[in-house]
Amino acid sequence: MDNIGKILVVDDEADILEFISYNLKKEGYEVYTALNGKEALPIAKKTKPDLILLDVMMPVMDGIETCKRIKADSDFDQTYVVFLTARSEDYSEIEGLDAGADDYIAKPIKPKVLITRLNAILRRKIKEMAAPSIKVKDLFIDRESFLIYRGEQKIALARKEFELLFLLASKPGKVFTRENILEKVWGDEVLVVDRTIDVHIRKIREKLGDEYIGTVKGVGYKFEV
Amino acid sequence: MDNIGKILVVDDEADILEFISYNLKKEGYEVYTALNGKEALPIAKKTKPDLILLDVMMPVMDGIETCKRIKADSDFDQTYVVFLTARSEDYSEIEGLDAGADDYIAKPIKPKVLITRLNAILRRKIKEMAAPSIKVKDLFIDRESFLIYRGEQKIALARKEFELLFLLASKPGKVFTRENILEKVWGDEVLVVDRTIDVHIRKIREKLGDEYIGTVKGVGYKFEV
DNA sequence: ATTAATGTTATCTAATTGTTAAGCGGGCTG
DNA sequence: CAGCCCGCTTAACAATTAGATAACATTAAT
Repeated sequence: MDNIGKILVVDDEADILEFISYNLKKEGYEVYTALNGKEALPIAKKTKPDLILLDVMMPVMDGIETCKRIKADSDFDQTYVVFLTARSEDYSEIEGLDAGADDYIAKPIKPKVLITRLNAILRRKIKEMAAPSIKVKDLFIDRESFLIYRGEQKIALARKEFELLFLLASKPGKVFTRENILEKVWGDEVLVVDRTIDVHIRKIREKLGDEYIGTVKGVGYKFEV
Repeated sequence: MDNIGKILVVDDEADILEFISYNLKKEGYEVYTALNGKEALPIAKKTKPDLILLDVMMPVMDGIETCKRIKADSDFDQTYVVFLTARSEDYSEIEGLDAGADDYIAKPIKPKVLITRLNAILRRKIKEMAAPSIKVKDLFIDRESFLIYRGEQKIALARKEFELLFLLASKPGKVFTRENILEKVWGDEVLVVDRTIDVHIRKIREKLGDEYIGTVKGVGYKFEV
């Protein structure tokens, strides 16, 4: 299991803390914990987590206050904050998002849901931080503009087409299985038939030519080198 | 039949334990047993099994708790956990998978089903852990790209051909019987005549030359060293 | 020399992928 | 708000190719 990121979990109930911590570790995350906001800040400073999971209702320093302080600190520009809120207190949802939280998850927590959401959030983050452009063969694949440059020629791809090409081009020569592609381009909550990929491949080939994407029958697709 | 792996079986009913144990040993597995979770942990620590077969309902320490402890221990990152669950208690199926189990098998246990499932699981494991590429003689056999490199030359094999060559090359000099090959390349649900292998061998030789794969008449094939 | 095992070729089928077209829904513009 | 455009998905059909088998040829062992 690959190490995808660091997460700081903050909750005043020790058993919930352990429960979440256990599930995240299982998933391959590096997990830190704190029992309240006051405790959390210095830990966050030191460990620079990718994401902070923050209970709203806490003694000493509640989640909203903590979130505001975190968001005010430029050290944490790259840090996502996700609130844990009891289902009833939906008001805090709004207030929380006002405080700068990037998302929220309702208690009671189901491991599958938790993992799925966090994976999605962090995948988004990783994507944002990923190299903004790739140069392969005669192509310049540019995230900034979502355009493919071939010499002077500019070629526009639709978002999914772009993401798919970007993925393949990120490791030229490597074969990506359909499973692989669905997971990385579509995400966990995949609700598409894998044949959809074929159609996107077709459109990319139509726009760029057949020489870039190769088929490995029974396995998947790859960027030809 | 070659020794494919170590399995720890945990169940509180001695006769079930013996029944499973007997069937697994017959299949060539190295089998350890324990009567409950508490007993199982130290044994697991010592023997480092490839797979743990865990009854859910047990006194002293039940399967779910045991599973959680196992999964929390980084010593067992490479260990699969499979639950044994009574058919009625399907709820535990979900809970069990939440606890980190990799699969589950419903009681009552049929030996054939058990063996088939475990073989499948362990084969998957072995494949995942397998080196992604092999260098032998003047060949570089690369799973990433599904290509064979000979110097600058790239040679493409069909999937089955590739898998077959990969298998032989994974242990140069070792003779693989047809049985062996069918099991590893085709899987358990083999519904092919073993002469099919000959044809694939032929195609590989055609593409790479005759010097790589040797025939041991009456036994099988091997990668020549 | 006889026989069993393997090599080789050709053919068929089933699985996989390519391709086209149609439907749906969101967002934008007038 | 209506109407249109566009991106995404799926379904349906076509094309392709990997894979399986049978049939016949050849080889090696006793």
